[in-house]
Amino acid sequence: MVGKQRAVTMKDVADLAGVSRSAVSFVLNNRRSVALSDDTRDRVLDAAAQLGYRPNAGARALAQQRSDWYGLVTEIVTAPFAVEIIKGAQDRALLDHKYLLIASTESDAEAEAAAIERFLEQRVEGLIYAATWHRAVTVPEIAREVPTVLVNCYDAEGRYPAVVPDERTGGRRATERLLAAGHRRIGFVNLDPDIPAAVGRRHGYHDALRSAGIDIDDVLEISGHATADGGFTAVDALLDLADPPTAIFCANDRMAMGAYDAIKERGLRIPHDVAVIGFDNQELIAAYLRPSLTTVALPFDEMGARGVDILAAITAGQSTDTSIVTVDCPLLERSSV
Amino acid sequence: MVGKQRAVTMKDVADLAGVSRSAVSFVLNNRRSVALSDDTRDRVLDAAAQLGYRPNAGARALAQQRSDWYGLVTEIVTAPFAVEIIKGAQDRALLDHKYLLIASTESDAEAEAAAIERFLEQRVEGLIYAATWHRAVTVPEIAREVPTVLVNCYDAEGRYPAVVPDERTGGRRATERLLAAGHRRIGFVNLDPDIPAAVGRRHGYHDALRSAGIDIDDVLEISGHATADGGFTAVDALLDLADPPTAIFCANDRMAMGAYDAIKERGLRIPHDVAVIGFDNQELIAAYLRPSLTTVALPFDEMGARGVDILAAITAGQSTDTSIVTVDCPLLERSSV
DNA sequence: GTGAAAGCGCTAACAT
DNA sequence: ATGTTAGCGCTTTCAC
Repeated sequence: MVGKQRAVTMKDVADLAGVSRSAVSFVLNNRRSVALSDDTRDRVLDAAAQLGYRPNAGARALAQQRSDWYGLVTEIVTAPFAVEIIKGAQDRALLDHKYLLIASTESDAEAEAAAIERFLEQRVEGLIYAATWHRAVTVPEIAREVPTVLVNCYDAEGRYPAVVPDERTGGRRATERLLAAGHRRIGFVNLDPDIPAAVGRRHGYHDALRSAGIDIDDVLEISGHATADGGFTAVDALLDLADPPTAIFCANDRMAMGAYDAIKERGLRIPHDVAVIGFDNQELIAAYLRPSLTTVALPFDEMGARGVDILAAITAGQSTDTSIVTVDCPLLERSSV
Repeated sequence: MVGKQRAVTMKDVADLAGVSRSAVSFVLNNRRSVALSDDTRDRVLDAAAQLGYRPNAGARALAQQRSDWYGLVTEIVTAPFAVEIIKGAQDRALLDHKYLLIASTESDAEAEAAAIERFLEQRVEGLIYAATWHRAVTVPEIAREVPTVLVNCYDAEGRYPAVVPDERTGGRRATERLLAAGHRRIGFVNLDPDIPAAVGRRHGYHDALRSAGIDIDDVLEISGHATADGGFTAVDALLDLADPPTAIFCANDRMAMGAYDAIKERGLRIPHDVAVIGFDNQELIAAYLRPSLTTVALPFDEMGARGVDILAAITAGQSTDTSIVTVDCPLLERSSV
């Protein structure tokens, strides 16, 4: 690092250029409202370049009463999903020259409130409250002091706008892919049946079967622990059926990972003997399984971006409704169907 | 959100409490240098609470000429590893009441420089430049304007302090675990032999064998593409050997994932017939493989924390050396050995 | 067209 | 012990 010389300020630039500070401000911010001579303009620009002037964002924020920041609160930054939301939100925010302050809280209400408090002290212009799995959440009351949007979760009382994945269409899409491959007997390994993901994906599964004129057979539906072991056990049971499925829709990729083992241990081949489709598109699993896993992607980055869209609309005074926006879950074709 | 009433300022508190702004500042910041009567103190505190006063962090930073921020630049925020570094750094920074500004750049030099420029405009007190895989990097020159530390990477010319994993000890540890289980013929599936991870892990593998008095057999070492497929192919070759290994050390978990398939397809069992050990501890893989994978963890969170340690020391003027710090890679026992 | 001056909210040296 | 005051770096109105 170079020594800690006093930073160059706008005054230094003004002095060197032989103009007033306001002139410098106008030039540097391209304020067209005031007309300045090209000569002045050039002198200022030259002076700034020569001194290596760098604006002080904090001072500007103070003067403008506008921080250009949004705060993003999420549980466990280390969850693979949270990161995609962050990325999507960050890229979208950048378009508006807004930046993201990020706080990770281990889903501890107190830590969350503290993080939000800190954000408010930084005068963030809006708050994104993101969850790592789709569900109803309780947002700390303090969040109401600033525009807030929920991502991958929603307020049970509908007090905040929210962005969530379209689980149902995703479930339908997965099932339809299996149907398109000629399967008529399709097993479904679901998550804990109470969570929104399970409810939605199951609806989608039913939608697709119904559209295809296939009767729903309860025997083919089974819930398991949302892990590889859970998937293994569930699929093992499914394959033990008198009339076993020829294709299996696993409600998440981790369970699909277990499904692979159950299928392979019987000497069956994927997708030749049994086709498998997952949900979530957990890169690390889906892309590296052998064969690679066809799955439905959760649109985290897009949800993050949509969250910022909403925040931008609210702060611009264009929107104030708190409805829940749904984002499409695209199918990712790989080699397991 | 509640309406946009003008924020309460310190002056409001002072007026309500009937004291000067400086008195409020002293009370709220617990400045003991100036003695104030308990009465004043209480009045201020009451007034602040009553008005719901919230300090303006930006204004304070401006006045104090201290932002309390570090900037963290890293490629691809969506990489599973980057996130752990962020978490570790964030938690450590919080201890000093410092916060992290995070920028994700898709390892594009221009975007990196732009991100750093933004950080400098925010007057960050230090910079953490983190990589998602251990290697030599070229940091944008602009970073030299502020204390900078590299995490999970290093400057080829040693101009910046750096924190990297102790790959060698990690490799030794993995191999020793296999030796402890009684194996004498241990295969090694390495990464691209030129990268620091490969060099270090291989050294460790040799160290352990040598200490155990086992001759190094080149036939047992093989490099593969760092994917599940690469692991599959490599292990397949290893198992085809006339005198095949009874244990395999895979230089990363993704390759171990492929190794599992290669082993299982031959009807062999893990760890009974062939033991497997990985490296990286990619949760999603290692914990969910069947059997779960024993592996060596990359200490990302600790590296992040150490990075902040160094930054704190530099800004406190206590340190100025640019040596490379090495962090231990612990063994994580699961069920594959 | 240009520049003086009054803030933005807070801190801290200095007086009282 | 308490209050006054001069900044911190930048923006923006308004008079010239």
